[in-house]
Amino acid sequence: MNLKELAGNLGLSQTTVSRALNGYPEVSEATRLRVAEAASRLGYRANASARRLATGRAGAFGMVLRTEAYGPHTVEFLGGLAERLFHDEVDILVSTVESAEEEAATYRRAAASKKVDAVILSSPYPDDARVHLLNDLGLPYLLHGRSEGAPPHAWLDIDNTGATERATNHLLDLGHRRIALVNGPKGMTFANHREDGYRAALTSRQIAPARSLIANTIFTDEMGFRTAQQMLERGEPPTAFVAGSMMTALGIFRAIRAAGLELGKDVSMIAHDDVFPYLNADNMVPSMSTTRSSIRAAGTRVGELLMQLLAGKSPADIHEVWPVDLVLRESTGPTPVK
Amino acid sequence: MNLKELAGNLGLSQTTVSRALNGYPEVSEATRLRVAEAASRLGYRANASARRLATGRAGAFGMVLRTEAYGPHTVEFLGGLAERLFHDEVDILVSTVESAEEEAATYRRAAASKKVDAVILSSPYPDDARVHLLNDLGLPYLLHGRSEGAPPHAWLDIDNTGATERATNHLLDLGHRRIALVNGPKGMTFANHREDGYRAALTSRQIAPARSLIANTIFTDEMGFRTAQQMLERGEPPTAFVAGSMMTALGIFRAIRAAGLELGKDVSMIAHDDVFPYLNADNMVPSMSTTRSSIRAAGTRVGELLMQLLAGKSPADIHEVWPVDLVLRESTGPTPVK
DNA sequence: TCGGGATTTGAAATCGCTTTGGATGGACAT
DNA sequence: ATGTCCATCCAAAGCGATTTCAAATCCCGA
Repeated sequence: MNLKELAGNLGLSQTTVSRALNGYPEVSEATRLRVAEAASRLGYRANASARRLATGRAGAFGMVLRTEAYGPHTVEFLGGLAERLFHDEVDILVSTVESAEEEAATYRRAAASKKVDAVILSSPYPDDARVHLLNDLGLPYLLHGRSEGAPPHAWLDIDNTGATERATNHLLDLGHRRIALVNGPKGMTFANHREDGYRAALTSRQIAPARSLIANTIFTDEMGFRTAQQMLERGEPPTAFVAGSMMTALGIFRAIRAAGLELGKDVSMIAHDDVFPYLNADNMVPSMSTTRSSIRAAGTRVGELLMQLLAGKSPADIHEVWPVDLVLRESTGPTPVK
Repeated sequence: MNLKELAGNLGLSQTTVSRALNGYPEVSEATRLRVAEAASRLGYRANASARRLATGRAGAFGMVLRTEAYGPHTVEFLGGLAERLFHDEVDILVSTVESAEEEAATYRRAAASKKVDAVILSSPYPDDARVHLLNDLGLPYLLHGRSEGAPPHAWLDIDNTGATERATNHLLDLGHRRIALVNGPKGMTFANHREDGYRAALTSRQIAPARSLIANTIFTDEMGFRTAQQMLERGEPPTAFVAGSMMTALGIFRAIRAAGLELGKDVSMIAHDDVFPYLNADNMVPSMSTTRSSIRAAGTRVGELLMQLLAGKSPADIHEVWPVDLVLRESTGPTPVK
């Protein structure tokens, strides 16, 4: 069932049918209804490729997953994004790549073959090479995160600096002095921001951040465990942890237990919570204090902002920093008296 | 830069250039080289929509994620799939849905608008309604898993029954008699299969499976924790767990610790491991005995099988059961003597 | 009754590719 | 010299929508 058949069926021209279906004003309400009825009765839907060719719009956004960087966050983000895009019938194209070269090649392809109208970058670096590339290619894009050295671009980010600063400050208020930061991979903007916040809090109380209490790892249970275990074995172990993710937190938690310590009493922890449906800070035992910001909601908003970008809004006007909640639960307590 | 321009540039017809680029035999090697060189020099790539319209092939596979069912597995699977599809330039379209109705609508849309050449279903039920729908729609598809009551279809599955049976048998060999099965959601084919394997092992030793030792939950740390905690608090607690996923296992592990027990000594556990790069059974403490099967590899293979399906192979000839490794590590030990 | 503006409808061009059905020319055998 | 057969190449017809430009119809006041 294509447009021609449908039009023939109705005794109308393709033009009119197309207009009726796409909500153009120059078609009478009566025919619009007739067309809509026939279309749904006959199960007609415009052929996506034909429409794309004719309009020049791909009706799809792209997202490249780097094998070393994707994890549970990704699906959660995608979920939010897809939810927003569903009603506009915009598709999401995902590709995975193994290297920066492959990633660049993927963007070039996508741009040249006009497969997508825009792409989403996540976990950027300051002055991210991909931003430069996409600018050169003229392919619209939006960063989930920021790339501060790079040319102006649209982005949505959470206030990592503020969140980490508040978390650290809270631990300081509780009397903690040796606070560990188990951060994300070195060099990424968000990890820098978190370290900034951490340092700011300590420095404001004249505490020198100890190099040995700062770790950069990927966000996994395993790395959390290893990192925390090493820190706890050392001479001056931390009495509190600021964890970069809930995965990391689970590993740190195991290490604390393995060291014979009790979370919330001997050692405190505040973890960053991206709000996974299957990993609830409230239901942990003890429940976990967190800096919380839904990554799913971010995905939804990114979809919204991308629609605005394509509608003509300037990238320079698309900047959004989301505040982060600090939710105190049982995993944080005063420094134990020795 | 489109085909016409490129052809003009070369002093050739669009026909010849198109053929040269697509590897058709009726073009001389000399011109093929000349064309290839010019194309790469000028950065020409065929417009995806135009090609799709002309060929009638969408060059994309679809995958619908149900919000309640996706998790870390999904991305891992997608990663494998994308890797295989990259070189054939087949895209992956993902959509998320909140309900079965939305999912059905998505398939109908996709079929009518010819957005995808095939779709992938995961975590099916026996006699899955989606299989019927896709058959009716004439949209090719492949199941990751099986749907036993449904009409013939292409599928790739792992041997869940065998894996669980072996795991259970191993625990029985170690002397365990009260073995808990923390399974996936009730009703899904794979969960049924696992329960089958579990029951088979017990029954072969004249042990009646206790209803209280079988749980059906989603695969999350939290549910693992809750389930295990309840079981351990009861009168006759299990001495061993068969866990449906590594997430579940982490939660069970916490519950075991919380109960003051030691994994691998007081209580044993074998978990199913889909092989996440960020959750390594070897590196846990104690290391985790597992039934292992890479879900990423499955994704890759599914891509391969789908290509074959579209190449004309009959769905009835596309059935693959993967054996599952049983990897024994430190989390399994003999029943403690009371 | 007629003219003119507004409202509806259509014919045909267009998007950029693939592919069918020839054309062209050279090599080779007759 | 002529016909046959390849090897190459091309013009033009799709693919199924959108959109431009123009025509037909309707309504209403003069």
